[in-house]
Amino acid sequence: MARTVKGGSDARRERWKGHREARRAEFVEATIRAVAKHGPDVGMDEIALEAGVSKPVLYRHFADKSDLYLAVGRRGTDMLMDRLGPAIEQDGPIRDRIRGIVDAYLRVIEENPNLYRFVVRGSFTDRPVEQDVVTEDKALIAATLARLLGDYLRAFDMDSGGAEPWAHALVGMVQNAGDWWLDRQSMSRQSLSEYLATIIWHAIDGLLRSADVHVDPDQPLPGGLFTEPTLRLINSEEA
Amino acid sequence: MARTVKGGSDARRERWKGHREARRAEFVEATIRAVAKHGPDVGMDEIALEAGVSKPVLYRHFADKSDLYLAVGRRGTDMLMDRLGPAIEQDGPIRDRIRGIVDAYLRVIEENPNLYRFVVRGSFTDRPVEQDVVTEDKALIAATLARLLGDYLRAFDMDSGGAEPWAHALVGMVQNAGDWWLDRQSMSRQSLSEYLATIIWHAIDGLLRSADVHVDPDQPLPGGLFTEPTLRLINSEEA
DNA sequence: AAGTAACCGTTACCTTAAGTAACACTTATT
DNA sequence: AATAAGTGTTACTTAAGGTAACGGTTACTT
Repeated sequence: MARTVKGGSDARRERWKGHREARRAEFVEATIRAVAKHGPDVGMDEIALEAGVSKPVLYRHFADKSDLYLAVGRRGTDMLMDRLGPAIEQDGPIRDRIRGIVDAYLRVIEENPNLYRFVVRGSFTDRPVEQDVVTEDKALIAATLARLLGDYLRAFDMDSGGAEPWAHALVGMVQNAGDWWLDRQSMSRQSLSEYLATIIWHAIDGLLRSADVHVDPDQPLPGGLFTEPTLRLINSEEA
Repeated sequence: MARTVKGGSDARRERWKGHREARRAEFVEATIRAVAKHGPDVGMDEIALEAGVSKPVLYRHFADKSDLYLAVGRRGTDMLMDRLGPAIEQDGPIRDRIRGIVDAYLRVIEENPNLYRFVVRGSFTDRPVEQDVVTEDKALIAATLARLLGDYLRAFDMDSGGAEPWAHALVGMVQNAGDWWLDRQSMSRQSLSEYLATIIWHAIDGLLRSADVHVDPDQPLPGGLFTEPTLRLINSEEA
């Protein structure tokens, strides 16, 4: 009986699993190259050409344009998180760590300005909001920061209601300052990191002071705070 | 001689000046309605239909889609600046004024969420960056804040090099927190304003403290600072 | 060895939405 | 009366995303 089709684990079906992934990655790379060449408004034809295939091949691997762009975005996410993760987990004086995190972010966008602009500015009109990589990333980072801040505040018996808005505020702050800097690089990356770290530190310090907690910015934090597992990037469950 | 054509001030040419403006405004309104109805991906046909005309009429008043959207954006700019201007110029304790400015912004996006999302998210892929209303607005507000902050810092003989990045940081901060809040309104506008004002105040206060300047957040500023003409929104020269 | 499930790849087409051409009518100024 | 502005229409062109239909290759299954 030809019952092989239904449900059976035909090896022919599995055979390609890895390959498909590799191919997608290959097309994502091609897209990035195409964007570098033709600017952010590349067409699918040009991307296909750059990849050395014709359009339908592309469409076998990506449902549509946004799907491809989404993959490009995720690729950017990976690059970002690979840098941000370690920067967040690093120990040392709190002031330096803030600067380290900010600087890690700025380094990523400095090294990939085209990709960055493409992913951020190109954010797809047609996809539902939850499928927007930039929104996703910001939400992920903000959630991590919110948890961090919240724990921090609660450890000092302070109201932690502000943790979430503050986290989003911090994310927006760094992003927007980064955008501005990327467009007209009128100061060194180090200076900007320093300036941003300064203002962030003052904000945090101010919150603590208002509860009469005094922290030395140049000393590592006591009691394992800021180095707990919660500080790692919270895993978002994705399909 | 039929020399009336060239350069002469034929009244027939002037006759419509006002009318054209009115018509553009009318179409901008129609676009906003159409967006409310059909979501941010409206087509020109639908917009034309909503305006009660057919497409070519639209194209007599707007060079292309982005031109129309740009006009919609500027309309948003006006609404925003109308609120932000007075909020910035208001006097009173500095802490309250910060909250007032933030709250003015939040009120605008709260009252026009659809328009806001359309203008911000829809930001045109095809126009050059300088024609992006959102970027323009943010730059304008940031420039105003930068000048404000710079004057402030210089008045206390402090390094004012951070004024510009800080200004952009503040703008991004409020915008991003606002976006987050708009999507899931998990707290009252007042609470958010308060939280944001708190962190901003702490940031500023921290900067001043680091130069041994102590300011009472609940007292009006001395010496006319923060109420000078520079505080008004800087005029951007537009074509 | 034959069949087949997955892929590779192409050309030529469909569809949608932005934008335009060509045409006819209105109104107040010259 | 001529004309410069504007009003408006239908029917078209164009560009870009996306698809249909075709044929070939590889290696697992029977």
